[in-house]
Amino acid sequence: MAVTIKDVAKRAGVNPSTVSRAIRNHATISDKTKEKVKKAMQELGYRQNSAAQMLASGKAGAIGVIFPPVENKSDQPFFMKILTSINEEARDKKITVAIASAHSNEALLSQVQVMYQEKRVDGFIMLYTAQDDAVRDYLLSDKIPFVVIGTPSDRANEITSVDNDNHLLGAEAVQYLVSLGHKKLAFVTNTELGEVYQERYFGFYEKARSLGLTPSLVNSEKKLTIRDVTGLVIMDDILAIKVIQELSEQGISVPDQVSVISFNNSFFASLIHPYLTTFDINVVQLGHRSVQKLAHLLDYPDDFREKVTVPFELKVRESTKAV
Amino acid sequence: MAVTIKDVAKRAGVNPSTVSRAIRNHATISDKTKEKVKKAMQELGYRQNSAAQMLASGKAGAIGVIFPPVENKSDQPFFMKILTSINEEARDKKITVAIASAHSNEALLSQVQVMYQEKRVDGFIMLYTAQDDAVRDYLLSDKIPFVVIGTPSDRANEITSVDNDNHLLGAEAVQYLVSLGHKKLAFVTNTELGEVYQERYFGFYEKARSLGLTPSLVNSEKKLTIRDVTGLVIMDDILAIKVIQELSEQGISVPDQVSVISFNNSFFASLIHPYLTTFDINVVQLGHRSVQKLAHLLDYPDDFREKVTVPFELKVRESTKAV
DNA sequence: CTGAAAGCGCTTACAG
DNA sequence: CTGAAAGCGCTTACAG
Repeated sequence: MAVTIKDVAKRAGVNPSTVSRAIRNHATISDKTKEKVKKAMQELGYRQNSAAQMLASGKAGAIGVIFPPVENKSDQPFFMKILTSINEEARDKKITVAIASAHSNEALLSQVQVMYQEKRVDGFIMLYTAQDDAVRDYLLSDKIPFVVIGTPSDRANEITSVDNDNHLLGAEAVQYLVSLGHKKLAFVTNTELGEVYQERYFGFYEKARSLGLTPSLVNSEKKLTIRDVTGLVIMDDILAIKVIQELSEQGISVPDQVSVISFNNSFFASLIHPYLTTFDINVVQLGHRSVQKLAHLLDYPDDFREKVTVPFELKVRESTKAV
Repeated sequence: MAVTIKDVAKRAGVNPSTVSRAIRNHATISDKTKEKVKKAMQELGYRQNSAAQMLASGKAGAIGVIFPPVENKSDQPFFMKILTSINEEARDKKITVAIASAHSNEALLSQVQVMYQEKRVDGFIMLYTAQDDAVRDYLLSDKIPFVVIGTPSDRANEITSVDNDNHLLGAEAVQYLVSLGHKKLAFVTNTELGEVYQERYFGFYEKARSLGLTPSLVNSEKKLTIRDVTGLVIMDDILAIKVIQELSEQGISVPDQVSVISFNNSFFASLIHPYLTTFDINVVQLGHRSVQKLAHLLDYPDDFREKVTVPFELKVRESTKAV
């Protein structure tokens, strides 16, 4: 039999309720008693029974991390990285992390519902955003605490979110290329959907225009033609690698003829030469902050929703060069 | 207030204990009663309270997935993939998946201990193997049910494990290259540690010798010189990409002058040309089988430990060519 | 500042 | 085949 709060109480010569209060560091318990209890706990090797605690308190002490309902999560190092940093922060707060992940929207929704209704978790961190997402709508309509990592495409004022400033990211990319002397710039993307694209591209576009340039937009799904452009801002590292290879096949060398700057600073950035000049989006902070925000929401469910912005950092490597 | 087993009992006109038995599909409950209970449950939207169930039954209904105590988990698509497939199978079995992940051995061990001692999980799946690993030793000495994905380097007979046949994998790589007419083969690795390397290399070596060849071993940490070799077997996709790039810088073209075959069939295999000929190690099956094995162990803790082997499949792409 | 008691929502011998 | 009761190990008003 595991040692319970009763055993500790007996050993410390107090009532079980006092032990409970001492453990939770109640202000009303005297320091002397807390000491006695702590000592007894250590001597007996006491450990809370989470089930009992959950049942009595109505709190799970756990949060769920919701992955996007897509097949290829493993292609993006982002997900493992963010999961690791979420887990790190959660551990410090004595919160357990559980996983919700499925291939379809329906399966994902049902998993999230079950987790919550069975009281296995107190709230969620969503790792994706999507228009009219059923999971998000469920969380919202049932007033379940959650935070999203990323920028909600709608109902943003009802949602607490943690993200980089993607607009600024786009602008800073322009800034850096211009500082290297580049004047003909293009933004390369393989998708024109989503907040991330929107923000990064508009940041890029507006900054370039404000500097008197006439930037262009290239969709990499079509044949890649860059004419006299010398500075490329590319949606993410993976796409950057592919674009660099395609340019190389066209006899165009990066960075000698064209400079490339991308986003994420993932593992791909230092996989093959030229190593990428890319923005580190600070995934560790994204994870930590999201846990902090969720923990806060759990304690104060009626607080205002808010948007948290995490700083980024440019990593200069081999894919950019002054003209 | 959420609806409880009592509410269901009242509605169905039976005792709460009967509802409990009906839910768990006890053989002693009549079909008629089960029907009544099921109907009442649906009408009321009943959902089990996991905390109460855990407390009363002593079972957590959850398993922990233990990640290796390293920084760069996110570089390997394997981890996200295996986590997804574990979660998939667990969901089907109504098991929740929780995460244990840390940067140091000590932190990881303590997280695992807390999870188990607080009864948050019933057992674990370890995603790595290492000699004299403290986590594994703890699980073993406290007789905690667990399965490892991979091949234990020692105490293998005390551990249930799920893995590919790495020895066969090495041999099959030789087989395929030889079938294309290659006779001068080399095995390329960046580590000479670990079961995976050992098995794959010995499989490679023995097969090559048995075919009358004199294979060589190349450590990619040193300068890459392959002389007259035309067939390369490379430890994993990432290393293969790097080696191909290095060869290309030396003016050696893959697959025209040298064929390359690697392992894992990760995202990297189809990232840039030449796309890799590589073995798919069937991560989905690895995940599913490990959950099945663990679930079995949970029910029959005294069953023999065993090793489960999951089949693999060769994916032929662009990096290999007949001589 | 602390104790005694009720209760959280299940499961599971025990009885019949 | 089903019911009544005890108990799992905590938390938290309520009292003092």
